[in-house]
Amino acid sequence: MPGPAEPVTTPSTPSPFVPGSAAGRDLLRGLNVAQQEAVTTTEGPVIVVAGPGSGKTRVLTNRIAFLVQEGRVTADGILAVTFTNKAAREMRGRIVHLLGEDAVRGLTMGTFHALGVRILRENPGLVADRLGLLPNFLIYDGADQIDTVKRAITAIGQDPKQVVPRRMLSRISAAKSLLLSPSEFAAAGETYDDEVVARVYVKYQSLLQAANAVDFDDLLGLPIRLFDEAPGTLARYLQRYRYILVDEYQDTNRVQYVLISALASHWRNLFVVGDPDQSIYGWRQADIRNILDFQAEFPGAKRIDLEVNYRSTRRIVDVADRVIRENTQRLDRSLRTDNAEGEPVTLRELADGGHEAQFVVGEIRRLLRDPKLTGNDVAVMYRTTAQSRLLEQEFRREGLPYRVVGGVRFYERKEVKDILAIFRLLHNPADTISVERAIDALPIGRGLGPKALDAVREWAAARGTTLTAGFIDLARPVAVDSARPALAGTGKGAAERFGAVLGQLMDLSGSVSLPELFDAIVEQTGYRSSLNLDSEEEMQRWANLIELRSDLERYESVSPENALGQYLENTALVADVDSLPDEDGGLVTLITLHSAKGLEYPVVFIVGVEDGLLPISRAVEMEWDNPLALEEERRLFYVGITRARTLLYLTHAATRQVYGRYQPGVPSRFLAAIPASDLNALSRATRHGSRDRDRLSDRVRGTSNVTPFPTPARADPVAPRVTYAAGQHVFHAKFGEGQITGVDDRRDDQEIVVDFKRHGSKRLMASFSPLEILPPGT
DNA sequence: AAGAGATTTATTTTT
DNA sequence: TAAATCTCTT
Repeated sequence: MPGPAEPVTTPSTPSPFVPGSAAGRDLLRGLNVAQQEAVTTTEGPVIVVAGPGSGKTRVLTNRIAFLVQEGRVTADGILAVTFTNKAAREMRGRIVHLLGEDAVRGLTMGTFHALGVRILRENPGLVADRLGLLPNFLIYDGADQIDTVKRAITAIGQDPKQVVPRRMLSRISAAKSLLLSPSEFAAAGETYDDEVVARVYVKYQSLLQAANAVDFDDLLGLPIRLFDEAPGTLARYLQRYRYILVDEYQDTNRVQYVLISALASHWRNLFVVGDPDQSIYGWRQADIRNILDFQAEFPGAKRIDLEVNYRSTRRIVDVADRVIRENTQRLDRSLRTDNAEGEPVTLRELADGGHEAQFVVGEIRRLLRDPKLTGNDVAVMYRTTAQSRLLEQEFRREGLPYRVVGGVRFYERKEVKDILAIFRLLHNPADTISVERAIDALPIGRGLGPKALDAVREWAAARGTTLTAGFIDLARPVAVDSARPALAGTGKGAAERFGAVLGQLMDLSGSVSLPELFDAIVEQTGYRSSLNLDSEEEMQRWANLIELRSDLERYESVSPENALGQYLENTALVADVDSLPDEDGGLVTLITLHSAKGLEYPVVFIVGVEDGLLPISRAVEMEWDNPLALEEERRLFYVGITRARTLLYLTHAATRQVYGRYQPGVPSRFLAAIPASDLNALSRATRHGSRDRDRLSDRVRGTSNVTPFPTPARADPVAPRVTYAAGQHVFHAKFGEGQITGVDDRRDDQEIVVDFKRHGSKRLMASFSPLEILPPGT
């Protein structure tokens, strides 16, 4: 069994890009000609089209180091934009390693959104004055946005059940990505639907404004507005950032383009790296034209292609290339590698999702017997977050340690959001959403129903205070004025209790440390005592909150009045991948294909390679009017394939449960492009896929040349797990078609009885039999 | 206002 | 299937 791929050293060709300093020359060591050119072409716009595994991160880091080393600029004159915070952290680390801590000081490196907040935070006066945002503004995450949209829909007199909030939000987000204000959007609307969206958008924006909050899109759009309203601001940034670098440029959208080209407009030293074939965020308005039209937008721009893959085996590169070649929307470019051929890609069909999970876990078990390999080296990737459930179950059942990346972020877990709601309203009392959340979710809100809430809301509005302040004042022994809200009975007591707690916590915040504030919150809201510690689920919740608390301890060095704001900012902008440590106790990574972008693993499993899942059914349905949707799905598959260094497994299931119903699973159409010679297949896909001669001949050779695993099964007691079930139709290399009539589970294997059409009933050991599962009804 | 019980709805992907 | 939402009762 091959271990992780050996690091590949590039042949060092004499370079035409010889820098002045010896140190600068060091930064070019081990780079190929194209990479060197990318590092040393410091002036003017440059676009680097970088295939997967072509060393673009190295190019980016070495280029930044090179700029500083050659004395073109000090680090504070450089702006580098990455796709995730994790990527930013890692690149910074590598540059520190190259140049030392001092030389890197002042370097601006982070995501677009982090850059946006930074600009807004650096100009509190103008932001308040021109944009109407107070310095304690909050960043709303996805769930907050949905809540806000729902309220907006209700507010304009529509029913959130008919006007789907999700869809409204994505329309609004799309509008913002095109820099359309609510009024501009309204003016451009054509259909009745557009009109509804426009009205929701208007309301949504005013709710955000009232809550002194911004959403993710605003973080990009507002800096641009700030530049428009106060041109001096832009001038300061123009002066500061002489060199700008952008990673993952294929996934930028219109606003990001506008923002970055504004910032680059003076020096024009804009260096972007991307790969149109890895553009997978079209649904987030990423515009592939940004990369395709770069040279037209920035005349004189130089294009450099990185086409040599140093990451994967030749077979993996070949499979990836065959798959992506089916797309029409792409730059003409190839991907090649000098790496070893490697093992064939394993393609496996399993009976259903459960068996798929068993196969994956069993196979990982087997691979991990190689001491050179640890769980860290293995990733299981899937299209939808829901697919992780079955896998997790199986990992747990088998006691194999894992971690899940993508899907619900830590800070979006219910219990975390519930407690954070208090933190948030303490920091920004205008955040009505958080007040309501706290009332709904925490014990302190018991007895405080919609009626009482409305009464306090009206009272606060009449007095011109926030809802939060309303509650707090309500609980004060001496009424601020004689008019009291129309409260009675249960509601009255509950509202006063709630207000009293908020008041006490408000007094604490800003004077005590965050962990202390946390303790006070879980105590006084009654959350702590409401936990049933016998329930495993609630224990897990509490464990998450303890994690949150230890998070807070990191802010103890920050002054109490700033700590809360800083903390909340960090919770808003971290992605799940950001907290992914490189080495962590041998945990296998379960990750969505989207989150896997930019990562690499020696061993990769891609599960659910089925029509309806990959490509996702939505894209398949859209096919007739938007074939491009399918191309994005194919790119997603391509991204997954190219994450693998040494071993790649693709699996799909014959049947899969969707909404609790079994549905037949059809092998992904994308598989048809993969030549059989690169495959080690036990799957229908190779038969139905294509009429290609190569693949047909493979079919004629039958399944006898096919082994279920790269290593012999007989020496392996773990290999085949329960895979077959009575009633399934199977195909045997020697005996032909038949139906399973009986299954006996053995320790690590199955003994099955098959009634063959032509050879009658046979008793077989599953692991030794070249069997293929046929679709039901064959 | 809260909880039990019925029902209905949903799966892309994320900063 | 499981989570979210609705309805009805107390």
